[in-house]
Order: sequence, then C-alpha cells, then structure tokens
Amino acid sequence: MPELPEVETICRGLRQVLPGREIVTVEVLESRLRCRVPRDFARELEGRVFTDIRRRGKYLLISLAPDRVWIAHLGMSGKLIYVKTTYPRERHDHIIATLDNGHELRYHDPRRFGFSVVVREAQVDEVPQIRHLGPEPFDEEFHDRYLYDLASHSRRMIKDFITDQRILVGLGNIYANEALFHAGIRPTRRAWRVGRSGIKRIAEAIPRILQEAISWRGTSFSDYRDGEDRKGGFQEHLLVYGREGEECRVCSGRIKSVPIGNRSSFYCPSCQK
DNA sequence: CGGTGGACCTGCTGGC
DNA sequence: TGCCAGCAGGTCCACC
Repeated sequence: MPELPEVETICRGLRQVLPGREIVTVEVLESRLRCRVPRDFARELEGRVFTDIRRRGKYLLISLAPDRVWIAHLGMSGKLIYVKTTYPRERHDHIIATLDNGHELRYHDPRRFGFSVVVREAQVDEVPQIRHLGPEPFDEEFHDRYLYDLASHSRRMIKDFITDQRILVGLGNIYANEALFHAGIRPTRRAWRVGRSGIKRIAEAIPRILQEAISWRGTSFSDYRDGEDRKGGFQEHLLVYGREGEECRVCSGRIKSVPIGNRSSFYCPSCQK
C-alpha cells in the first residue's frame, strides 16, 4: 500500500499527537506476524514515552524514551492509526497500544506483509532493512548525476530500477509510473539506454511528484488511510496509474498497461518514448 | 553478479 | 445469483 507520500503523511499526523504520550499496555492480537514481531514486543514498549516520529524510505521510525525505536513497515495493506479507545475495533487490528490519554495506536494489516521490530536508537542503522536503503529523494545526495552513474551501468528496465530501494527510497508502483510519465520515458526502457537528458528529467520528476502527492496527503484506492484513518486525495490527480484504456490527460491517446516483473505498469505510448 | 519468478496473505472485482 | 480467477500500494528468496 503505502509509498513515500503515504508514509510521510502518516508520520506527520502521528508527530502531532504522539510525543509526550505514554504507552500503558500493548496487546498483540495476532501471533502470525511472520516472526517479525518478537515475543517480547509488548514488554519492550510498555511504560515508554513517545519522543519523535520520523520516516526513512517507507519505514516509520517511532522513538520512545528511554532508548527504543519501533521500526514499522506497513507492507501492502497496513495502517497505523491513532484513535479514541471507543473507536470501533476491526478484524485484522493486530497490535493495539493503549496510551495514557484515552487513545490507542492501532496497527491493522489484513495481508500481514508489514513488519515491526523494536531496537535501541544506536541499532537503527544496523537493521538489515534500513542499512541497505539508498538516498532519500529530497536529499542533496540524490541528483541527476548520481542517478545517471548508476543507471548507465544497469541493464534493468527503468521502472524496475527506480523502484529498487537500494537505488533510492520511496517509489513504489504508483509513483514510479507517474514519475516516468512526467519524464516522458517508457517504463520498459533499459536504464542504460534512457540517456542523460532522460535521467535528468526522471531525477527532477521524482521529488516533484512525491511532493505533490504529499500535499494531497497521499493516494487512497481502498486500503490506505493516514494516521487519523482518513483517505488521501492524490488518486484524483494520477495521470497514468490505474488508467489503462482511458484517455491521456495530455494528448488524449489511450493509456496502456504492460506487466513488468509480476506488476502492472502504465504509460502513454505517444507521450512516453 | 544480475535478472526472473514465485512466495508470502486477505479481500475485492469482474467475467462467466 | 454465485463462483472463481485474477489482481492489489511491497519485500524477500531460491534459482538459473
């Protein structure tokens, strides 16, 4: 489900309400979380106080004093919501942290692709999932030259390349397709054949499209909700993703779909070469 | 090493 | 109306 804009939206929302709150109790209602939630997960969190909520790629890093970080990835269908204790519980609410102010932080994930782990602050960068992540698209180290140096040595399809979280973090199926549309490049082009000007357009389109999606609080089709269980609005502004057979909003041609590695990619044959 | 294809899950939709 | 194949925002691993 969530790509960078959705995780960023959740992050900003939780940052408004969690710092200073104490976790009183934690219930882990689902034991089949693919061994990614340690048995002592609840005890690691109980009695601690939220300090800071930040994001690294598609991961939420939730700091708690003294000296713990709850690292959460929401997979395809995960939600992390802050609601009153009276807010109706649902099927697939797997982890419920009861706070000291009549609210709960609930981790909900029907498909259970997400994962959670609790580590010490100093260990965050050593966690394998975090250690191998590439630069943030909004950081200075991510620029067209960086992307070109890597792309010029890669024979992979460009869409596959830019969704590799080791190259850069944050892009998933929606925003990779959108960024390539904005750059005028077909998702099936081999990375090394995109060329310098094409890579430059991609490197510029990525942060732009992500920023725009953040301003709309992310994209919601069915599952995605922010930290207050509300939908995002960017689905109204998508130009190619999920629009197979519909009219291109730029040239009125028909949007096509092509599978890349078990996943649909969308593009406009006349706008993207 | 790189690239591919399947596995991991539940739920919803569309076609028959 | 009902059933079932196919597909969904992500990662990881085995295999060639």
